[in-house]
Amino acid sequence: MSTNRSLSNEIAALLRGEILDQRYREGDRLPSERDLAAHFNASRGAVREALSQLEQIGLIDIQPGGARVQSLQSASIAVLGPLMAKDELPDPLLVQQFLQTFGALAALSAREAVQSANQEQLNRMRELVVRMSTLKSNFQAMTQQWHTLLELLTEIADNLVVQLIGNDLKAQFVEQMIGLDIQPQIKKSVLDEVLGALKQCLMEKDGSRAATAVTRYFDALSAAVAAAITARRVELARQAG
Amino acid sequence: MSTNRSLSNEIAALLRGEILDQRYREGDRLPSERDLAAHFNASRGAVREALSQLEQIGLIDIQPGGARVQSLQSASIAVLGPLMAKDELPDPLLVQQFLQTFGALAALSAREAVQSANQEQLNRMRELVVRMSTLKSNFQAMTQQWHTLLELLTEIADNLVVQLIGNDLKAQFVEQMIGLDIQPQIKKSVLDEVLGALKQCLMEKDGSRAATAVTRYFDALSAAVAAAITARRVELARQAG
DNA sequence: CTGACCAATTTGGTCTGACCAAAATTCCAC
DNA sequence: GTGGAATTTTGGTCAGACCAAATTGGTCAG
Repeated sequence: MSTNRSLSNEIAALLRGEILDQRYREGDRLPSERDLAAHFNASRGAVREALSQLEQIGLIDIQPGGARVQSLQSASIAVLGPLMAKDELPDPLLVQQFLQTFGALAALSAREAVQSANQEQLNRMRELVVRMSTLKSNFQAMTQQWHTLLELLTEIADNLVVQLIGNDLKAQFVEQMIGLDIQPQIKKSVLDEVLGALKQCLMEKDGSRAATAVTRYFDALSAAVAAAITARRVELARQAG
Repeated sequence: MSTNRSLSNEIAALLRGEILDQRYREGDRLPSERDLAAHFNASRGAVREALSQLEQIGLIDIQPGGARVQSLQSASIAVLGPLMAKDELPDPLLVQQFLQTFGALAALSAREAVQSANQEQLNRMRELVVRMSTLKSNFQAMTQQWHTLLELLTEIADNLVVQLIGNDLKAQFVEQMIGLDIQPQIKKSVLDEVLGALKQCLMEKDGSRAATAVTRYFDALSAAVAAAITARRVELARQAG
C-alpha cells in the first residue's frame, strides 16, 4: 500500500510531510498546481492527483482560486500514520492516545461479543484466553494471541463501524510499530487480573465486565508502550548529545 | 463539502453508489479508465481523479492492469456516509452501531476529561449537566446540550486520535441524521440515572463512572433511534404497499 | 485617505491526444 | 494440453489548450 511508488503518491507524501511539519500555517494557500508541477518537475495531472489525495484526508481544501491548508484538528484519521512516522520515534503521547482509543473500541467489541456469543464462540474465546495465560512471560507471543482474540471479538460483535475504524487505525499504526520492536513492561499482576476477569466473564456471559477487563489491559499497555518509547527517546538523545 | 459538484466528484459518487449497491463483486475488475471515460462522457483525467478518491477510501485497489473492487470490510470510515445515504432511510442496525461506537469514544473522552480536569473545567461540565436536567422533556434541546458537553469533554480530554475519528464519524453521520428529524423515546428513568451519575462523578472526579454513565446514555439513545427508524420504515412500507 | 467597483490575471477543472511500462491476454510451438 | 513468447490492454505520466470562478490590482467617486 505505502510501497506504491507512483510519482503522484510521492508528491502527495512530500506535501503531506511539509504540511504536518507546520511549514504552512492553517489557512495558508499552497502554491498553485502549475508552480508545484514545475517545482516537482512533474505534470499538472500528477500534482492534481496528489492534491486530491490530501484533500481526501482533510489536510487541504481545494477551491477555484487556490488550495488552502486546513487545521490538523479537522483532518481525518489517515493523517495519523504520517504524523507518527514523521520523526524517528513516534510521539509517546500520541501512541498512548492511539492505544487507549483502540482499547475503547476493543472494549466495545468485547462487550457486544460476549453478550451475543453462542456457546461454541464462547469456548473459542475461552481457549484463547487460557492459552494467553501460559504466555505471560513472552510479550511477543502474547501480543499475537491478543491480535487473534481481538479479531475474533470483532468478528462476533459484527459491528461494521468499529471494523472500519479498526481498519483505518491498524493501517496507520501497525506498520509503524512493528519496526520499532518495543518491549513494554506490563505488570504480571495486571495481566493476571485481566485474564482472570476475562475467563470469568466468559463463563457468566458478562459483557460489561469483559469490556472493563479489556480497557484495563489497554490502559496498562498504552502506559507501558509510552514509557518504553520515552525511555528510548532519552537514550537516543544521550547518544546524540 | 458534499455540495462540490465537480464532474470528477459526481463520477466518484456514481461509481461509489454502484459499488455499495453490490453491482460489482469483491475482486471484480472495474471497466478501464478509457471505458469509464466514454461511459460518463468525460475525459480520462476526470475519471482518474474519481477513481483516486475511491482508492483513498479503500473501496477499490488500482493497479496497472486494472482497478479491482475491494471488500467493504476492508474499506475506510468514509464509506459509512454514502452507505447510510443509499436508501431513503438508513439501516437501523448500522445507525445503532454507529451511535454505540460514538458512545464508546465519548465514554473514553469523559473518563479522561473528568480525571484530568481542573476545578474550573469541572464546574463548566457540571453546569451543562445541571442545565440538561431541566430539559429532559425536550429531546431537541437536550441533544444540543449533549453536543456541547461532548465538545467540552473532547476538548478537555485532548486526545487527537479520538478527535480525528470523531471528525470522520460526524462528517459521515450528522448530515444524514439532521434531515431525518428522528424523535427517539428515551426513558426518563434512564436519563435521571445518567444525569445523576454524571453529577456525582464530577464531584468525586470519578472518570470511570463518568464513562459508564455516558455509555449508558448512548446505549439507550442508539436503541431508541434504531427503534424510531424501524418504526418509520414500517410506516413507509405500509404507505407504499 | 477610504471604500466600492471593474478589468486583468491567476487558479482550479476539464479536455484531447500522445507515450511508456507493467500487467493481462492471446497465440503458437512443442 | 502446456509453457512461453508476442500482442493487446491498462494504468501512469506528460504536454498544451480552453473555460469559469476567484483573486488581485488599479481606478475612481466619496
